[in-house]
Amino acid sequence: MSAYVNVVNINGVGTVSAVQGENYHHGDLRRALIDAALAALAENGPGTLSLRGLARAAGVSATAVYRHFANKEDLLAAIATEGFEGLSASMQQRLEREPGAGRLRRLVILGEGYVDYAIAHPAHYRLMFGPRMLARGEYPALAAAAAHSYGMLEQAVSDAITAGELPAMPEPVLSTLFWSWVHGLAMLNNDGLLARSDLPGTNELSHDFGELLANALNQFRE
Amino acid sequence: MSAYVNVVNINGVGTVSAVQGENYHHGDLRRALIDAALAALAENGPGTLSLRGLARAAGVSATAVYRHFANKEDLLAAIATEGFEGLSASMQQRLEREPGAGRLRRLVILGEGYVDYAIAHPAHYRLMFGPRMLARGEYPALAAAAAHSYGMLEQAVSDAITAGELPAMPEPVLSTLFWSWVHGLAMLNNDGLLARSDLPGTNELSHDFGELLANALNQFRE
DNA sequence: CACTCATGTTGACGATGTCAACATCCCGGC
DNA sequence: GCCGGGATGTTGACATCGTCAACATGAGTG
Repeated sequence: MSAYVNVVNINGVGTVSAVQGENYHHGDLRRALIDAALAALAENGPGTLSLRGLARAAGVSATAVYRHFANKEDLLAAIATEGFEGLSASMQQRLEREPGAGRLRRLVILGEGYVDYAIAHPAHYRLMFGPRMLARGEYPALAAAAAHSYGMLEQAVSDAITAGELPAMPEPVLSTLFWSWVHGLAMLNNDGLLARSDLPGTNELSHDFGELLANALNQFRE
Repeated sequence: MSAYVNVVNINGVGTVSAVQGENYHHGDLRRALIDAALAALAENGPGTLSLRGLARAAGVSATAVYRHFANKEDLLAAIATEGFEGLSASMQQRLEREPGAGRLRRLVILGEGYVDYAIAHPAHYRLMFGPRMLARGEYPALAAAAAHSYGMLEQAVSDAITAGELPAMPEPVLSTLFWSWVHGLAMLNNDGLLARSDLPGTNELSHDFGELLANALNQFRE
């Protein structure tokens, strides 16, 4: 439903003045609402995020929201979608910082990029794996974004298996193992459960775990 | 919509009669509210669980809840506490089914018991790791119950390290690695992300992963 | 220039978490 | 045995929330 064209708006506000209708009534409410939501998520956890509050932040009446989103869950889905895009970007970015990496090493790097994103945007990440946010086919864009993130992992695992750097097990199984680990680490961190004096920072844990796991599996392979 | 059969209230009401003053007006409202909440969690996810709804289910007025819980979060904390107790019990039970298990094997069994519980009580489990349910020192009973569950893991890891069946790494690090994996697997399953035709059931995954991980780490050890 | 459709507003409804004031009734001390 | 106090439960109210229906406005097209 609806086009969902407007993706961006980096506009320098005044600078682009007369260009493409920038002022209907509000400008770009949809974007403003999502931004307000992201800001709110960054400060407080989710749960403390109300449609009316977002409308207020955008300087607009409560029901204006419904011109852009069917309901609250719809808004949340849009935000979660952006979250997965950010997650993919974080992994990609990390990969590009180390171009010559081997198959297995690339997998580890992906894991680090994954955890990086999750701990940099805790509330956002939590929302992405919220109530039943995914799995629900209700939001194709969400599903696609999530599938893309996961696909990066799968690809890396698959490559590593082919290269003989992982045990010859079914790719989905190894991917799930890997995902579980990285997801669990991110969640525990964001729940504050890893803030212990006898533990290194989560970034470092992510690195160490990756190495350990990869090496262990690699060794175990034959 | 409003069936809410009001599940239980085990006590034979009359039978325990004179025992510790347990009957003022309702009998044991606190217990009844928690039971109602558990029933509601089992059916619908959390989020759809209102104090007023619980009061209704218990056949009591909305504000009666506040005679037993300071607020909603307080109730949720009590429920989460019971969750951790159930989690510990599930792990313990599983251990006792295989008394002669070696150190490393015991760790794997713990993991299976953990995942068992999590997938048997999805909404409850999610609540246990909710907003900031733990980590908050606000609820000592919760913290204690959670610490006990985690302590079981730590003990098993520690034993396995001592027995030379795990790499000689700091126990907290290995425990966290293990916990991350098992927690992540549980979460992904409960989010419906593991319901794929190319994956075995989560129970089986849990078993396979445990074996794989344990063996890989064991092999890697020297 | 008029029409139309997207956008935004007002007002309302039912539900929720929570508070303050009031009612009830079990229990231990006289 | 009575009685007063404190634990328990109730009524009524408030602010907030998600959402709906009816209405207003204004941008861009014919």
